[in-house]
Amino acid sequence: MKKKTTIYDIAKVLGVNVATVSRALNGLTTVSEATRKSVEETAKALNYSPNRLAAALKSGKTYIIGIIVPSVQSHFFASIINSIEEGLKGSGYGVLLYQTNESVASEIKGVKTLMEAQVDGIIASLSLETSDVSHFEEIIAQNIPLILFDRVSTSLKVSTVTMDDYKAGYLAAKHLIDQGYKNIGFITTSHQVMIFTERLRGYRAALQENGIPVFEENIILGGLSIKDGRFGAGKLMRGLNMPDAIIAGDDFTALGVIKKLKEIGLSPPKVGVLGFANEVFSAYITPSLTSIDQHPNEIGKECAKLFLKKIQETNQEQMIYNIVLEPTVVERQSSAKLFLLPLL
Amino acid sequence: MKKKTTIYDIAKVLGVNVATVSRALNGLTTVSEATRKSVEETAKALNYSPNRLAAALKSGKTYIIGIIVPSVQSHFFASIINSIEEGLKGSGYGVLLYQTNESVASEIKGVKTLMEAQVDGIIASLSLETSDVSHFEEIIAQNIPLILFDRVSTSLKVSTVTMDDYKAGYLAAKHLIDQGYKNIGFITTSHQVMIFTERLRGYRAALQENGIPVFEENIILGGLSIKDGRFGAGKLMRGLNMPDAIIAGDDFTALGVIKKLKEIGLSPPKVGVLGFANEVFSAYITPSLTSIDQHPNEIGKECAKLFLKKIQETNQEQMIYNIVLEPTVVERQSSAKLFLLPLL
DNA sequence: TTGAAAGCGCTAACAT
DNA sequence: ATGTTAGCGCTTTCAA
Repeated sequence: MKKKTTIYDIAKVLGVNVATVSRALNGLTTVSEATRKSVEETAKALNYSPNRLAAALKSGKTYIIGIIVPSVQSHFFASIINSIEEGLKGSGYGVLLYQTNESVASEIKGVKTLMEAQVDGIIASLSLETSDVSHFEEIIAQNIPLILFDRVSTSLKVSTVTMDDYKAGYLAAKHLIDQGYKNIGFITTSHQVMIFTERLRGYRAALQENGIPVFEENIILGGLSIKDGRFGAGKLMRGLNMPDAIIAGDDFTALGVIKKLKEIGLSPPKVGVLGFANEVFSAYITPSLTSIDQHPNEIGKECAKLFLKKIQETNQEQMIYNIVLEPTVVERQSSAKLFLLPLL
Repeated sequence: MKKKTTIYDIAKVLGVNVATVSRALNGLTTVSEATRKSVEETAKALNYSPNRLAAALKSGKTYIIGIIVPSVQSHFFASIINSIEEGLKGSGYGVLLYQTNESVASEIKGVKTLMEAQVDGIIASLSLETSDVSHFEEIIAQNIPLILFDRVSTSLKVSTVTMDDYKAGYLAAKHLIDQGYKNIGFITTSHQVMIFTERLRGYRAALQENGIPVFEENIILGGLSIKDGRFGAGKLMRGLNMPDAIIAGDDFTALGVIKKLKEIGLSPPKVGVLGFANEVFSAYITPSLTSIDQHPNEIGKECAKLFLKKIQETNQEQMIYNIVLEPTVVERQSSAKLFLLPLL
């Protein structure tokens, strides 16, 4: 293995000082054009590659930003990561990724790891398990830009990028009501995560506003998965106040709901079904699934923009921004009750 | 912002030398139990967090491994990233992610970025555009462990983790033949990437072996997407030797194929359809899609294992490993011609 | 415009 | 078992 070229090698070849080489390489204006040229040529000739580590150690800036997400396997988070990277392109920032797999322990470890890696900022979305958020306090204390998105916490005074989840829940219920459904069940998670409680609040509001009773037994608090969807739907359809439409916490859960409904001969839109996240498959299953689009690409883009804005700030006036994006309903067959009317 | 605690602070408090603190913190055996205890306590008391950068600069090991993938938005790559991280858990290694979005330029940039970040190793899968792989030579020259997976290159002497793509193509065609299909079209990419050419080779072999003619006009070389699938299927079904089954380069393309076939009243399995990658949605569309499972989790796990093995090696005897995994057919409705027989 | 030199926080000889 | 010290490769004052 050949020894790596450093700025000392370049300096030696040219008979100049390392400082000059450093300045030339970093495009500082205090270097003569001739010097810069020769430095650049020599650098190329010697196959020089800068050691960012050394620069980071000295300057305190790593040009790496840490991202903490529950999982990259979800389309939602994958899209966000993608658009964060996209939004960072050209800024010189790279992305260090940490997955929590929905575990707080892992999340704490992630914060620690990223801090030790001296990242210049952290963009994170909380795990389902997370309620105590004190592990994020250290980031704030160190004055490192922290941006929370989607699953955020009110106990942290940080910048956030979120959906209007209240509105998402409201829109979901309102859409089903507008389609003519009269009794709407809700399958969501039992975890005390704000996005879910907010959706539920929006759902309740929409029902009340339209004079539709809220049956507490039709709100199923459990997990979110295909299996949970089947289970929840089964439970709802066996209940006393059998709903004629079901909102599921995510599209996978909705998939389970649809499976179950098909089995018992109530294939949507006979019983309406609506999910959250607008996964790729949702447009292609049968019946296609109506879903709330949470615009992950927008979220990612805003996170990147916000980060780039925050690192510009002087340490004194760390501003807190709370960006709220609007959800939209993507109407598909699973909630198209109106189409059924002529057949009744 | 309070100044960060360093080992000097700890040393000063305890009246010992920084080296001792360093040793204690790193669990070296040459420290007395008492010293270690007091160091650990003081570290905690001072809220000490190590600066990995400094350690890395000195030791030459960053404990960060770079991953280069076309996109995290594909379930296949997301699963691999997930299982690489999983496999690295407990080893102390973190993951620095770089997405190429299928562009060589981006890939070259990625290699450069990761090298400058002084990663301890790189795990990569080539972009579709990549044919010249010289940008990877530098990694090898620097003696940094490089592992290529799935989309690899024969011109690089590196360790690889791949599917047996020849077999994948073979199995795909064989499965359809076994189901009773007699004329099998193939929609794949025009890019000269080995996994695709190998699959095609396997496909040809299976056809020949079973005395089925290969119609060159039924092999469509274009892109891979839902749109390309629709387009390809349309073209195939308008051809002179209209196929009774279609293999699509991935599940998204297969989705497009199915859409098209439904439109013209030849919903699978009337015309058989088979995809690659076994995406999440494939089990849930109607008809459900038969697909070749490429076991991304296995691939990721093997990559992680291989990396951990390679960093153990002395620099002299850098071994090259080529791990080949076996694809499997996941049979679903889209290729279930046998079920149709009683109806004919 | 360039040079000299200190030092970022840590590790690893070497010395004791 | 612990201390001393020289860097790792770069940036950044300060001086010239």
